[in-house]
Amino acid sequence: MLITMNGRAHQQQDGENALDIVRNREPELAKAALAARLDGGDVISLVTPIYGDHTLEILTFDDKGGRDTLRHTASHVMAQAVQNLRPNAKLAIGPSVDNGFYYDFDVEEPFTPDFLLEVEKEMQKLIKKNDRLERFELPRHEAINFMEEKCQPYKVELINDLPEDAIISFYRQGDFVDLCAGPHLPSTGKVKAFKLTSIAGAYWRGNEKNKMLQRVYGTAFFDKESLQAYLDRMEEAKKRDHRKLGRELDLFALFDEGPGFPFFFPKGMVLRNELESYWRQLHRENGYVECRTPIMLNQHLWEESGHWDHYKENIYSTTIDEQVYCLKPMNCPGGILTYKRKSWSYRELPLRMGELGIVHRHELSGAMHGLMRVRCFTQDDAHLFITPEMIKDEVIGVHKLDDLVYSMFGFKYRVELSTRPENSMGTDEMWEAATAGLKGALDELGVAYTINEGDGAFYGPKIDYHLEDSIGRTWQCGTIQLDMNMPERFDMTYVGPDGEKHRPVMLHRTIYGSIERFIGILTEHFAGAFPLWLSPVQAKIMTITDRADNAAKALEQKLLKAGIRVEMDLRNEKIGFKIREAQMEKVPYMFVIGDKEAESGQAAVRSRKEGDLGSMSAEDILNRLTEEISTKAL
RNA sequence: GCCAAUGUAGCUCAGCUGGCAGAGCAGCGGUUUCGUAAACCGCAGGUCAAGGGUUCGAGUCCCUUCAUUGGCUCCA
Repeated sequence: MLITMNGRAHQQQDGENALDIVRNREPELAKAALAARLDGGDVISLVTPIYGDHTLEILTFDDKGGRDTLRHTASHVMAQAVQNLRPNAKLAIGPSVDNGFYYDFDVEEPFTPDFLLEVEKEMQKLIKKNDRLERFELPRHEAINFMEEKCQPYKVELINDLPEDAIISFYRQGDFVDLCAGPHLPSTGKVKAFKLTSIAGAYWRGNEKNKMLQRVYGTAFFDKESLQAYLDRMEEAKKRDHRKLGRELDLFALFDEGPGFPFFFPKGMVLRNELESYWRQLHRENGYVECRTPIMLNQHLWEESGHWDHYKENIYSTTIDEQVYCLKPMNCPGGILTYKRKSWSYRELPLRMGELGIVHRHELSGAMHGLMRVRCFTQDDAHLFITPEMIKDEVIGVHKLDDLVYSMFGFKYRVELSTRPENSMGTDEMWEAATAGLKGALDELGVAYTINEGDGAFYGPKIDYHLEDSIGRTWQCGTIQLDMNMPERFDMTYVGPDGEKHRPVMLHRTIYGSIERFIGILTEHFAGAFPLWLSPVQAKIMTITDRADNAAKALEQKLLKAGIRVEMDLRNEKIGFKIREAQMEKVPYMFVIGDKEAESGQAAVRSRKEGDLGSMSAEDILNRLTEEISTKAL
């Protein structure tokens, strides 16, 4: 028997009963559960009879396991509701996910938004009935017969794919039964607050060759307040959406004329240029050089690199002078040609060569999303040409750069290690050595990471950095890819101390990932209120009457000379109106000049972060701003 | 690419079962010289995404295409 407590599974030992397990393995939980049950508090406990024995599932409300269980139960309630309304709906799967749950259905007629409202009403009824969720198990053939009787072909397929020794369990609530490993809440009435959020198409088992099913997404919480808090957070996230802010702040936009090809307006270009110059400075300080390779190169090169075989469907190409030319989808072949222009000594390695490279990839039309997923973007790429002995140190060096940059922007990030994919090239030995190299570096750094089996690039394993945005979505930004294949393919060499030619190893890496995407993430992260060093307009000088115009112009000149991005608002408008506009533009500093300030040669300073700072002289203002810019303060 | 929804002025949106294309903000022209989130008056602004069809008549109904949004798949 398996007992799940607080998301941890415990296997029953001989002579142990369920209560012993709770008491022995999770004494704190047992105590808490008992105490909470006695006063009717925040514990759900469930004891369900199966074949004379018991399974016991204890989960606390504030625990992830508890929320997952609640949401999973909510998905069962939803499935029951859908079946009541559409008896012919075939059930696929309905798990809990990060912020809620979903259930996939195979139905003749696609769902409509109105139907969602009906389902919600039906769910309310089922929750009111407060049916118990009862678990039972069946031997494999009986389970299959049972699901066949119920006309549930997807469930039959699932059972058939379960391992030989798997326990096949079902959960019943009222007249609804579903194949399910559990655990669940004891009864439907425990689902106190839920909302169905959207309808989507989804392939059966996530494979685009399979039938497309109807997926209904929802979320559930233990109380109405938490649900409302979640909905409010989603609302806030919408306000921060970089596509909305990009237009409102006049930074960037996409037009129908260029799907996936973003335009950057003058203010958006400030962001780009600041990010790029910081990048260049950082790389100069860390022993990198920079190169630039053409965005278009002939097909032959892409055949040689393997991209033609492995990435053809994403490559834009055109025929000129009876030759096929490709817009580069990646920078590496250009970098490799740059390396191969001469012979290299081991003394010159590591060669760390950066490139802000523009790449084009023909992404599926449905995959595009603002700046986060585009068809043309700039990778802050670098190729490190190194000896095998340098792998660990160089990976560590790159990681430190990543950590420095992400921390500077105040990002949390997660690290993933992706291993050899199916459609890959190179020998087993190469892949093993490469994967071990990356692992060794991560382990030495003591960085926590998860392994993503089979998700590497076709030429090598990789480490990915996932940053978290305002809605809690994660975006892959930095990547470190270890490549022993390209050096082989392109017969790259360096001359070792023995005077012989040796094969270098390549590290492909990015930090921002894509400048475009990074700007999108920053926009949402800061809700458009960028730190001073990045702000397109760093300060705004505004006058109360035109008697202050000359004083304003004098201040403007001083700030401009110091390289501050300053704008003036001399319009014949009330000061309240000017401030309102500057506020909405999220300008970090406002300098108000009226008769008083014009007389004393000062300006009333208002900071976005700190509010009113009183009157300051031009010198004080300049010192404050240049200090804040140079430290890149958040 | 697939499933669904959406597309009306620069932006946000109204326009009901088919019957003269509308509002607020932004813009422009005036008046107002004002002390920390919206002064007042006026003017202009549209091939209703594009193309086709039904109809006496289409922003509205139907079809096709394009784009966008939410997902699936893929990925920086």
